[in-house]
Amino acid sequence: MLTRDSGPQPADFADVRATNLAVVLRHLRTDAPCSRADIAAATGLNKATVSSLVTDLIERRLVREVGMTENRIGRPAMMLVLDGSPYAAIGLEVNADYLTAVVLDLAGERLLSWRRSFTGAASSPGQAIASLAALAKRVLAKVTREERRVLGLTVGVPGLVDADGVVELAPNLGWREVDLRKSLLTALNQPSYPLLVENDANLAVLAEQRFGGQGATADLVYLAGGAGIGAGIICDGRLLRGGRGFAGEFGHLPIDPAGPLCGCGRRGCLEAMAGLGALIRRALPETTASPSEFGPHVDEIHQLAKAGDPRVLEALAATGRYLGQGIAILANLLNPECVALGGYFTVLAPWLIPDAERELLAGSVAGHGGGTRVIASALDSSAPAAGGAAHILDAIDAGALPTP
Amino acid sequence: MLTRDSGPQPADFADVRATNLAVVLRHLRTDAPCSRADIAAATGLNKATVSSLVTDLIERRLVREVGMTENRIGRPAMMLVLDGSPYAAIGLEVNADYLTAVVLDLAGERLLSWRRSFTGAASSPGQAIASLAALAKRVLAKVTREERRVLGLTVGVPGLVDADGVVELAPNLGWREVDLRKSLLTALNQPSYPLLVENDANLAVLAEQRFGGQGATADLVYLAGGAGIGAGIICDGRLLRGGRGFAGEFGHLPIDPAGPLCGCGRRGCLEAMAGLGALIRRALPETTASPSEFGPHVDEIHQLAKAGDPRVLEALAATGRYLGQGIAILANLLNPECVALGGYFTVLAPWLIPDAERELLAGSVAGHGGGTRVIASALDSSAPAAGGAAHILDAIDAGALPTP
DNA sequence: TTTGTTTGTTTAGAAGCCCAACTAAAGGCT
DNA sequence: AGCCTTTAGTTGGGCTTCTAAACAAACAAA
Repeated sequence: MLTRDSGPQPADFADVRATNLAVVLRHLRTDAPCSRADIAAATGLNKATVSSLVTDLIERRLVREVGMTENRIGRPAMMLVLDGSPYAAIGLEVNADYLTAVVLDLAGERLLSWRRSFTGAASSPGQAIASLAALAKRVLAKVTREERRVLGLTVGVPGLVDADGVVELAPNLGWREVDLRKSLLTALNQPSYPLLVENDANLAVLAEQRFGGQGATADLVYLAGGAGIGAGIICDGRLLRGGRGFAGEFGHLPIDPAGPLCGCGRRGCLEAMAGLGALIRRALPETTASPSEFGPHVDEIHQLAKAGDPRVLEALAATGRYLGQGIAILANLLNPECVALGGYFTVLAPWLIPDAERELLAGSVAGHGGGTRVIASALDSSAPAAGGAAHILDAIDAGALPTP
Repeated sequence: MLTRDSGPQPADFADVRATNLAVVLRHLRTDAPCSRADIAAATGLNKATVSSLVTDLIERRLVREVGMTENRIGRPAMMLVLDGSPYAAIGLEVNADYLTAVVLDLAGERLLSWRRSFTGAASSPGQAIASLAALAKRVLAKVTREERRVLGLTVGVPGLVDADGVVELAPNLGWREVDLRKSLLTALNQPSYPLLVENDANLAVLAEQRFGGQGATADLVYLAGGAGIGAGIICDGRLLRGGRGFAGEFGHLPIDPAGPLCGCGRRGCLEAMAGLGALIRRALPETTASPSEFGPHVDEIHQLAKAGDPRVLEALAATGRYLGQGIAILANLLNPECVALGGYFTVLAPWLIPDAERELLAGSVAGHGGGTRVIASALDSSAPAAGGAAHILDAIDAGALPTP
């Protein structure tokens, strides 16, 4: 069956071809290097069909032959791999205090990983977009110098992004109703490659799915710990966006009606209880935490935790408990297989997970937390940008091959 | 494009054919009666292809010609409709106090709607399964007498159901680890049609999507109000089941840590605050509510609300507020377009919705509640069984046509 | 050298789509 | 009445692309 949910779109031979090209490409992504015969055996496609498909992919420079096997009975096989070299997928991220850029080749190898500091909260949207466009241009220039074709560019933003790439609301950037996609299209001179804008946690979960080592987890959540706490949610293998693209606002789950005031105006939101601001206040009460200095404070907490400082350990345990209460809500509603603690939570995860898991087990209706595991993300702060690039690769893997 | 997420499955001509047959079938479901030319124009398929597909569908007795148009310029068109008569899709539901059965024909017309009282909570799983199998056999006998072919049978259960049709936990039935699918397969003599077991709220949301008049809402939640409160969730057009099929446990969202004790052992779960038991206690404090007598109590509350009884109105308003808090959590995490109040909530919805919407607006991060609307379900208590039958039709619409 | 194994290509066949031309069956106009 | 216009549906040919089966190529083992 070709499609069980393609809506009203009829199919023709071109669709068969595109589907099968994508099947071969995906097989090579996961099992390279392998021969045409291997692909035929693994996919069920006819050997002749595989030969035809591989010829096509080689002509499009998506696949490359890398030499023969030796010392085996029978005719030696010509091994195939994805050919990353002629293409590049670009991911960018705007955040309150930095911009990041990641470029992947077709095979998923990281070609570039830049991070530059940036005063997002202090800038106007126009200034921020200019900085972002400047970074994009530097990246594009480097990619072009290497004679790579750009497959697409995705920008992650810490806020609500609608389906047209308009940032409805990004509190930490001070943005509201910013048409980021349109502005960037203009700044980059109406490029021919796809340019997308997405929520940063949504992109991070794509990166976690592709690079996080959780295998082919079809139901995965990434929690982006920072001043706020965003969630990127993958259900049944697909990113969950909701009707208007505003899904995943994990940080505003109500945890304690008598809790501290949250930036959104309510009391006791999860991020007011378990966000970095609250953690720093609890762990380092002498410090006055400002969002632009989270990094050093997290390092300090990390060091003190390793040294066994009791106040820090208790602060982390409390944060883990609140997080666990939020994760229990996720588990009851979405029953994910895995929740990855990302952002600033990643390095602190060893001290957060035990208490979070305890709350999860206590708070979930299904036994054993419905099978939900809590883990530390395998990624660093480049996750959203890497996910942006991975998002482009996902489209390729799904069959949207670049035209030859 | 045939499929963007069909996994590793390659495609061939049979898939193209199946896809296009399904496209024609779906068009006829929504736009019948219409002519071959209409279908070609609407779907983009070639006229010749549509003729061939329609011939095929008529041979399979899925489609019927119903006569010519008249009084129009040009050659009269032969109008086509879905031919419901040779097929039947069966949905059953087990609940604490009743069993229901619904049979739909291929066109979605209701052929049968049975309800019989039943003491689920008082019976052992074996007795309950025997009653259910007896009902199924009566339904099957009737369908067979009408010379209809059974397309499939789906059973709804108020509890956690895993992917293999094992009921892990159904508190209101007193079930734990009951392999309902296997038992029914045996009782029905290993039938050749598909037999599925699903959570009742999951089936109800399928019914709401198909029959509820919300059009093609791709992000929809159905809240099944009873002793507990289950949620059936459709995201991006697909049922959300989670990693082990345990998603949608809306009733155990924590609302008030100091609230009343819930059946699950915690305090202040949404269903302990806003379930029917709590509503009846607040609205009719003289009564001692037992789950098997919810129906009459709801009727009484409904009458008193219409009469303007202040205590009942306040009880309903409180229930609406708690529900709204839960819906706000849904809106922040999933951003559905629409939340339908079902089960016993349906008739009370006019008194619940205003307060629920107020809480939703107050509790959602995105403006205007992220666009989420709260409505009364258009369906009655047969919704899960109807959804079970609709689930079979969904598979047909997706291309799994019955073999000729 | 012969035999067996494995790889990948070639050739023929079939399925099923699209296009274009055709037939069919009406209403409208002179 | 006769012809034109309009719309519906069929027919035949061409095209793409899958499959199956035969075949050629390259090597190891005997």
